[in-house]
Amino acid sequence: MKTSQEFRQQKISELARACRENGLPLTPQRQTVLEALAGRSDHPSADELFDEVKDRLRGISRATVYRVLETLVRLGVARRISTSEARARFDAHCGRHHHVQCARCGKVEDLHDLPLDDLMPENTFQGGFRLLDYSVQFSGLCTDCQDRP
Amino acid sequence: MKTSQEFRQQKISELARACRENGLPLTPQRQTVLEALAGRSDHPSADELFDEVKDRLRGISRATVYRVLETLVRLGVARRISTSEARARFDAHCGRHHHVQCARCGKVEDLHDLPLDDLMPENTFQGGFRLLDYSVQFSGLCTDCQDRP
DNA sequence: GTTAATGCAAAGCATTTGCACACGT
DNA sequence: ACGTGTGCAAATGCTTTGCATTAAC
Repeated sequence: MKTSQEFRQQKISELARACRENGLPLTPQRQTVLEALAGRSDHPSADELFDEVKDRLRGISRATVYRVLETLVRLGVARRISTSEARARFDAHCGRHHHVQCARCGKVEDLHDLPLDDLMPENTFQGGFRLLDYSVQFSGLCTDCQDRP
Repeated sequence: MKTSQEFRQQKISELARACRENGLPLTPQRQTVLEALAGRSDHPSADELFDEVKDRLRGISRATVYRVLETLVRLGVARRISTSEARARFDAHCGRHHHVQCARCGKVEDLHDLPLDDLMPENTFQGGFRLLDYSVQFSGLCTDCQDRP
């Protein structure tokens, strides 16, 4: 298991390389947002990240966080995850992995150790789409919500 | 394969039963929204449904469509699907099935005929969650978007 | 008659955009 | 210097809420 510290440093390296290769400036805003995202495992929304980052980087604006996240996704160093909520959530883990979302409170967590990493069909053309990747979304009840009816 | 007509009628029956069992009134708004949802396969958002329904039911308000959708989900006759967009989309098909979302334009379609319906793990307790159901989300490129780089 | 749903309008979040200025390369 | 990013504030989009009225059972 990779420590959070190592993971954050790895992501910053990825970002530096991606910026260099695409001729984009490596700004402190981009670094800080990615570092904050890499440091959490709860798949935060843009606003939640802004709340965390605004203390570390005086004067950063909400709009910048939104723009930076879009850029990070485009550069392939972060991803936008699917949830059933009406807002975007982000994840610095770009490899294939799976999620559970609590049907009651909406909390999202990663799921490991399930044999779900070999589901890509032979024929990647299905229903007109060219399939590129996938993720399994479980719904369930989290510890807190299991007790309440 | 079930015709769209049959499917819509089946959903209306489900709704009638669910309302009766829960002591809720069966309103024309609920019927019309569910019927509209059942008639499409593109997983519309609340606003898209409102656009369709406002012609059929004079005077229905946007807020009602939002409230009705919430009720339909709670009654188990519709579901909110997961996408990477910042708005909710809905589906009248409540059985287990899977989706592809175009990574470029966001279009969502159902995926059939893939052997993905037996992925529920033996142990339904994972990472503190009690797993209830799942759906596989593929990302890919739709026909239209495959051509453009 | 009772209880809950609807319509309207306003409020509340989430996200995007235009523009002047500042910054990374 | 150049091109892009950022901050600010306003605009836009999506969703929820309060309240008086209407409708379903």
